[in-house]
Amino acid sequence: MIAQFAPMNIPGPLILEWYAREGRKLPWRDTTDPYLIWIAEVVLQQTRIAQGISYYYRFIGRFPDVRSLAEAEMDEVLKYWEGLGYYSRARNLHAAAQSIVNEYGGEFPTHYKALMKLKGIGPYTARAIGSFAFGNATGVIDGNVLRVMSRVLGDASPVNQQRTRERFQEIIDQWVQGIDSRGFNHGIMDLGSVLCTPTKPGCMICPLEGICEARQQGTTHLLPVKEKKAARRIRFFFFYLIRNAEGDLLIRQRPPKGVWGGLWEIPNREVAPESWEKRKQQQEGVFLFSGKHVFTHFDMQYAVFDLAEGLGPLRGDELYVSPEQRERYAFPRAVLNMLEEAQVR
DNA sequence: AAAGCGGGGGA
DNA sequence: TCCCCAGCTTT
Repeated sequence: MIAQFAPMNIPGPLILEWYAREGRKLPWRDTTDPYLIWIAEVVLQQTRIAQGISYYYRFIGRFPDVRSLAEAEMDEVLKYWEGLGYYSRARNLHAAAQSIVNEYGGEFPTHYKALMKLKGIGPYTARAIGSFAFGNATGVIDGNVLRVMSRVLGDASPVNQQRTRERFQEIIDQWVQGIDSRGFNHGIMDLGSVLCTPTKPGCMICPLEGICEARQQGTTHLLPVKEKKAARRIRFFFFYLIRNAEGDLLIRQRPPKGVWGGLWEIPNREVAPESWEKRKQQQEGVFLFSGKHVFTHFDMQYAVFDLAEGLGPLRGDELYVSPEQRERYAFPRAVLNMLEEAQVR
């Protein structure tokens, strides 16, 4: 009862007004085609716009609609994802496209609860498609929105906890009631990306300054609160350049799950940290160079050796490829870097 | 709830 | 170095 009389800090109109004036123009905002919006949202999962935008254009150029994607070969889809990371996104896109064609007759479901049943579409992406393509009255929560909401609400709950996200979802769903959900959701994400940044936020020109709890309490720089994550460890690998008499390169495909799932690589093996230095001396072949590749959850220290001639029969997942044939296969960034540094043509 | 899953840019 | 990015899936 009392709550009805309490002053309500409603950000919706403030964000809509700011977005109309300052919002970014992005290619996937000019359409309500759920396919194009879906591709953009998946490309941008854990990926900055500047990094993903060229991939988006290339991808929809080759796969302009859900049927062309559903009918494509998995290897070609992965090739268009090469270098972008989190390769399960490409595999899930392919599987979901086939579900949409085969189970939904090529038409996207329109509600976020149905969208979330598709592979690779979680709480954020389902609501993003629901809002941007179909106008669902639901708020979307990504990393930007978590930061904005933590600060506007002055809420120090750890944002990596599920309870916090569920509570924020209820609140943002209230904020979006009765207004343009597309503009609101685009706007609050832009606000987080452009103004309400992790460091040095632009509070002086923020449309929410007047209703922001953190601004009022001087706690902006302390929010959002995140629980610490486990420390990364270092893992050690030997990689081998193996070429046959024709100079073709031996490559092999990785299993569909796990790191670099479904991508191609050159033969390699992990070695125990204790024996790294000693065995590097004792390796067969010619030592070429060493390097480091950084993952989210571990650092990979590697050494590359040249084994001029192959070592016996090929395994089932191995083959020799010429430079021209190699164009067809998708390789992880670390392997591309190794091939470049070794000047493999 | 926690861990696995890429790659790049900025402070 | 460390943190973060239009997160999702598996265990």
